[in-house]
Amino acid sequence: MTDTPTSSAPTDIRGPRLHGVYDALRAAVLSGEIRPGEGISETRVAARYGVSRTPVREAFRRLADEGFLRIVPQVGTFVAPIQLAAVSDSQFIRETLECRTVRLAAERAEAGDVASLARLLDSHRAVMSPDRHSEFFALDEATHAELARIAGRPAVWDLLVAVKAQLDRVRFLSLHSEGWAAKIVGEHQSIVDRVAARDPDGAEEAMRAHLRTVFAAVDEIARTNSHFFET
Amino acid sequence: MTDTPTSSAPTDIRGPRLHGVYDALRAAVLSGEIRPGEGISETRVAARYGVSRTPVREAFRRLADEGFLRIVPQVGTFVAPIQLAAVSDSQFIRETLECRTVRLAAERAEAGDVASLARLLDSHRAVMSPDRHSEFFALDEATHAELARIAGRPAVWDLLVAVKAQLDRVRFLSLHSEGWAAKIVGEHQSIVDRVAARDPDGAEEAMRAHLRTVFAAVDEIARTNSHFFET
DNA sequence: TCGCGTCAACTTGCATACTAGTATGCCATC
DNA sequence: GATGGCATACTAGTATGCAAGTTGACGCGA
Repeated sequence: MTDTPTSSAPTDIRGPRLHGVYDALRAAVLSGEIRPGEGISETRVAARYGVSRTPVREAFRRLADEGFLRIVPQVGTFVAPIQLAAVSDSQFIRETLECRTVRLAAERAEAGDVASLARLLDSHRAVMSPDRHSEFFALDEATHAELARIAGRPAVWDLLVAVKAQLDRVRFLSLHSEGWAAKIVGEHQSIVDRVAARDPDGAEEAMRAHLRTVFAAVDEIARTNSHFFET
Repeated sequence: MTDTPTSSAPTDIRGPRLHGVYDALRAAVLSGEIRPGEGISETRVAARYGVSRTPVREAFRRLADEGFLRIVPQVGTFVAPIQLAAVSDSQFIRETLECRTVRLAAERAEAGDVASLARLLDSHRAVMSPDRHSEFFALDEATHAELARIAGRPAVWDLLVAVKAQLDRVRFLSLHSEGWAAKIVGEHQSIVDRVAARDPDGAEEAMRAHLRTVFAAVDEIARTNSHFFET
């Protein structure tokens, strides 16, 4: 995967056709609109989006690098099954890195940083209704990104975004239960509290508890959707 | 041409033309044969390797994703300067993940694992002479990979291989001093000893000390070759 | 009915032609 | 001599045609 911590996407401003196809396909795979195992072809996708095969090809290659597609030469390109091993590895890497960064955040946080986190929490609480799921998701990510920034390691979150990809595919398989949003925001609150209190140990423990919640949900979803997975 | 420290693409079995160009360019950038800031063009590279622009283009895109090239649309493609921030982030990520995996390795190691590590150390000692630098480098990597495997997280090393890329560029800038090889092997020995003793704390500490040695060398090289870098 | 060989219809990999945007250097003009 | 405008020679982005390979269906024969 193929992503270096810093110089990845931000400085990349390549063709608009490529980005259109790439974004559309990525969303389609992530949301489950195209299901694991399903075959797609450069020609068909090109025709559908009204572009030639070349930008489609590049989009395919990038998505294959991210683990979303599997390109078999002379045969076809298929949506990759979600690999349980990859999900487990993502969890391990995420927990390891985020527990360390949140410690640093707790050690380094200044007043402005705490205020910024508080603002994010307020915004998060405002979009807890089920019909604003995508906004909720975006603010979830933003909170974790902000913690990495405060820790002085924004690139770590950039890396995690790539690493998390397989994990996010699982998350999209199922809408969450009733109290889910409240639980997430509450756990974020605990983390922010510990960061504001400059308590690295507490912050790490709160982050670990939070991630365990997320991972447990992922495992549950994986069990009930085993046909999408590959051992 | 020197060795590429990392075997590149994990699960990719695409055309031989693409791989030839990709491997050659990667090695050329890593070894400093093509220097940061230097411009290369799809057309010229295609002509030089006797292929068309298409496989060159894919190789460029992949190398750009890895942080080796910078593609500026309608202008040109250039060897990316080594970004000090990226090097620092690589170090942080590597230390965080490897200290955790070596703990796990120490907890999980079985007799066969320890024997395997011992074999690697013996091989390593056998190639300490300066003229076998590339073999030494390869065994260094193999030892770290083996520790990740013993920890039950081989994928973590796969990730680190990608993350380390910018760090390896720095390493290639300079041959190491006289006692370097002995020092590295000695530190590896300490790590393996602690793993063999099922001492997670000691193993983590030994790994941390080892990485600090490596990072110090990187910093030293970075200081004395600042013209290759970008702040 | 089963097995095997043939072939047609796909697929992606590669080569090449064309488009459009950018940097540069020359030349006319002031 | 300095400067503005333009021609030109690059660049990467895109489109498309061809080649090589695989798959699977179809039909023939046992």
